[in-house]
Amino acid sequence: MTIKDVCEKFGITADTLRYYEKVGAIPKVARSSGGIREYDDEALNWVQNAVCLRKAGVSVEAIAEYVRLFNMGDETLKARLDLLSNEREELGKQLAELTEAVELLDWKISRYRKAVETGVLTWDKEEGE
Amino acid sequence: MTIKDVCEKFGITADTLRYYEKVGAIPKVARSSGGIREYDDEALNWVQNAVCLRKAGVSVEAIAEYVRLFNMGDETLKARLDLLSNEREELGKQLAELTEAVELLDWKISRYRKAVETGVLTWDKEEGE
DNA sequence: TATTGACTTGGAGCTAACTCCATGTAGTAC
DNA sequence: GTACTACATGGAGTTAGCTCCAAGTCAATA
Repeated sequence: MTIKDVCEKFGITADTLRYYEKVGAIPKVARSSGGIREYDDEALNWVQNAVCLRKAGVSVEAIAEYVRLFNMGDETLKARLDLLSNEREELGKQLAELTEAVELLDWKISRYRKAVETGVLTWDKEEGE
Repeated sequence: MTIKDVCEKFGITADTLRYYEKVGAIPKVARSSGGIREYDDEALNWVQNAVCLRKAGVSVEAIAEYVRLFNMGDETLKARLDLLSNEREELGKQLAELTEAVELLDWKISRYRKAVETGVLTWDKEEGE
């Protein structure tokens, strides 16, 4: 697979993909004789991993650290587990904050829907709701 | 309430709070005769709003736009509803991506726990799991 | 063989959201 | 009155994560 295919598959730019490789968020990608990147299934998995974690807000640095440990072999199993556990914990917090914001917005939106109907915006809880 | 109190209450810095005010993510805060910020309950609500939304990843610009519309009065009810609905939709997407990443991490973590026990890291689904 | 287009590289540039700093002032403690 | 502290301001600096650019290479096509 070429870099263009991978970009389309994951909805990111070629620059981003090269950037991830440069900073180690994905391992070095194999090149053709002409120096062109060739992504195989394993490479795609690494891209998938990076993209998924980035979308959730995990830092490029943390992802790169995981890749680095991975490349060091079995001695780093425990270190990788710790890293993943820490990131998981962060995502748990993030999930809670996101949920809180969603609740805030949903409540405001319900008020605004009523306000657009009635012309009056009120923040008081009403009877029967 | 002084700026310091508000910082402690919400776990942010005074610089951040002044920054939010400067860019309009919260309305102008009243000052004492000496020019010191005095946060009343309404001001606190605005801070709460900004902090909550920021933690969920809503941009300072979007928050400021909401404040701007709010200050323009009832003509902007519909515009505010639209803005909030858009942000709500974004948060919904973010929630889905976050959930996906959490699932990825949880699965990896389960593999790594096993690997740390057995010394062997495997990505295959096992029988009876 | 000349042109075209997709790729390569290193490095500069950009944006959002803070974060820090220099300088100044109001209010209190001695 | 002087020192100290907590605040004020405008503006510069920082960081993460891209994003863009110039210059060059390679393969395929006219």
